[in-house]
Amino acid sequence: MNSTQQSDSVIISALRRGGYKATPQRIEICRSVLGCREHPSAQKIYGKVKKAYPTVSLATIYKTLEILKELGMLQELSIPQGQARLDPNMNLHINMICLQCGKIIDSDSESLQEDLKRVAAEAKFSTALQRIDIYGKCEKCAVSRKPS
Amino acid sequence: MNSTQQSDSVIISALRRGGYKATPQRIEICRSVLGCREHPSAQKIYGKVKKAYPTVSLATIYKTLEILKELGMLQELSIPQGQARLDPNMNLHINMICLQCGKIIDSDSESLQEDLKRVAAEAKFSTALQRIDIYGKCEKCAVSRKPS
DNA sequence: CTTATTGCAAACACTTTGCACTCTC
DNA sequence: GAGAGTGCAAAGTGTTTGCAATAAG
Repeated sequence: MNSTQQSDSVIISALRRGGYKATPQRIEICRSVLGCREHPSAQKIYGKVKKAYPTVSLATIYKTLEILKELGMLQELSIPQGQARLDPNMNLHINMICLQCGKIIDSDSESLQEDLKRVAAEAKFSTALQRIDIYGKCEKCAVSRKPS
Repeated sequence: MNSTQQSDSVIISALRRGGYKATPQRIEICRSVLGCREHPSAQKIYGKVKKAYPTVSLATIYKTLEILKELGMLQELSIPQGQARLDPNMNLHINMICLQCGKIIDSDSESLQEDLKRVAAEAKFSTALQRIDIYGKCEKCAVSRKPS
């Protein structure tokens, strides 16, 4: 059993557990987005899935992503004037989002998370606390002048 | 001189310094959004400004908000499946965004900010670092069940 | 008086929905 | 075979743009 087969069976049982049918398109969409560290957009996933299923539609992508969000396997990051980006990391973590090029870097700093939880608790804010987004510029964009 | 007149003159000179004309609509838009702690949407501002200028258009609102962003007087928060929200607080601070009702709470925790800067620096991420968004649920929404 | 700005309407980009055909279970 | 899922196209949002009439400096 290789790792692809293993994750496929995980995907299939997760879908069925949620009462959804495990169609080939859905499995391929899950493969493309779960375990993907690049925070892809729906369009990006569409492009990837089309290689295996050339007739797949964007509507199917969006519907499947909705299911994955409902199943708690995915969250959605929103970026000013851009397309939503998808993040399969459901543990509390930090996304550093470059406002210039859209690159997203993950971090898992323990002390930062403790501190955040404390601040959130002070504001009686929390419960489903899962994500922190920091906006700024990545290394490359900080060096370069405004985009030409 | 009352505080409204004072802030009006600040607005007018800021616009002119940027090379923009200080039209009544723009001044009213600035009044509505600068110094507003509620993180309003463009639509909300439109509603407020229409009381004073009933013929104002949403296009004028968006164009003016664009100018204010360019002048560094405003930043834009983006929320999953919602309208962008505007934040006149340009100091590094933390926005706690409720994913259920859209409420946004500000925080200025010093230690958290220090910690965040350190983590960002480790990832060579920073420069224009101005904002941190934390997603979760506010006090009210954490108590209530899913929206009916 | 010159030039930027307004406000209308049309265009846009991304996402969601309706529906007949198809496929999973 | 029953019912959910697909993919098409059309509808929805929120935001942006083009342009003639208007107003600021």
